[in-house]
Amino acid sequence: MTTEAAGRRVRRPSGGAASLLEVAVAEFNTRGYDATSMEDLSRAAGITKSSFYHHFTGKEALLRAALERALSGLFGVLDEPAATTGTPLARLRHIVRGQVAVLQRDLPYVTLLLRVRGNTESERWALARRRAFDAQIAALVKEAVAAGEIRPGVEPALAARLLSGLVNSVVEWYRPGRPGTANLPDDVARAVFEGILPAAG
Amino acid sequence: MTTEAAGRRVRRPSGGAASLLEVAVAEFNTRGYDATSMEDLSRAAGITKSSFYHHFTGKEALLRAALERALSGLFGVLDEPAATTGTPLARLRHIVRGQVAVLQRDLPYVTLLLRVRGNTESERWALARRRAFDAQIAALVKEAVAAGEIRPGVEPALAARLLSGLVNSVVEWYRPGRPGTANLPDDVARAVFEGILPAAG
DNA sequence: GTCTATAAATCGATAGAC
DNA sequence: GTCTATCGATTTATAGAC
Repeated sequence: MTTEAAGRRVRRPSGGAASLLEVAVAEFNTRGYDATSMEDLSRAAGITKSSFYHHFTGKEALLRAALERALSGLFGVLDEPAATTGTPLARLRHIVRGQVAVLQRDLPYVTLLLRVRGNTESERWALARRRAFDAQIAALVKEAVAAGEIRPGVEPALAARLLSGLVNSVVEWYRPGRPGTANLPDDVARAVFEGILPAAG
Repeated sequence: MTTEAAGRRVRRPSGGAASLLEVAVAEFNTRGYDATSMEDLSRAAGITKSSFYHHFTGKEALLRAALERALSGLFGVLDEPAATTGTPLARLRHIVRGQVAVLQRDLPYVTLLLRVRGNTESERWALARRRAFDAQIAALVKEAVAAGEIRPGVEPALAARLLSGLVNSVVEWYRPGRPGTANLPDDVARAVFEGILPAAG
């Protein structure tokens, strides 16, 4: 064994940078990024502040790594074949389902991304990437409306904003294994295209 | 005049507690509550930190006042006559419109409310009040589904969460006077009951 | 790769003069 | 009701031993 009984203190291996990032993102989401100190992160990871600095150059480096992971997941959806071929409406339906799926899979990372305010360079970079993502979807909504695939009277810009808002709001309550969320991507898609509370009859 | 030319320094009247609260909430929403220091608030208000403390006992007192205002606006909607009489579906439609209207009227305050994480007693109180608000709406959704007013197959708990998410997401992009938002309460209500992107035909 | 110890800056908040 | 000045705690980050 590596730790001697006569040793002055127990060494607590951290599990590597990936494991530390996971811990940090969870803390950020619980308390908020700005309210979480490096001391908080160290305590949660079971090592000291100094040890944490050995793996990441600082607090913002952690944030940056988390935001990159979230954005790479989201943009991955736009690159899938079903998101680039077919009618605008079919592509939109696929993207909505895919976005919800990514949000479920990378929940902590996407949650953090959606709460970024723009205080640092990394945050502003993430906000710009988010805007680019939303703009691609807004363009597709516009196409679908222009092609007559959407019921007349729907304003594309407003619809795109409400669409983003509805999909992203899932991070506020979804937790893995939660009852009634087995087919969440399809359920959200149905809400988008048929209504959250469609009238009977 | 009250300020002499020979005076050592210019006095800068703050405009009262209400005016200071407005300034503070705007700063909180721009930078995030935790990332905003009393120094930031003082600079934005044009007075010193000490002067700010003369009007509010501290940073959290400002937050508390703002959260109370937001919650009083939201709960006001549930007390309106049209929210307590009629069919569940009609009451829901009124509440959705009213909630969006409050969100437009008290935008900075509601924005701050929706970003609270639960780090302090005031924040936990606000979260509990939000849960109570959401629970009332969820109960009404359940009533409407049970009464057969909603198309069969809609899960009440999920629908209530998506409803809250869609409505609340408006604070992420709405700004007073923004083009295309003249009838936002009705537009959001239509999205809820008919779909954000209803298929043509 | 972990630790102790501490630097340097900033934080929320207070004392007390005018 | 404003100000200057400052306290004590906390924060991010670094130095250097093991």
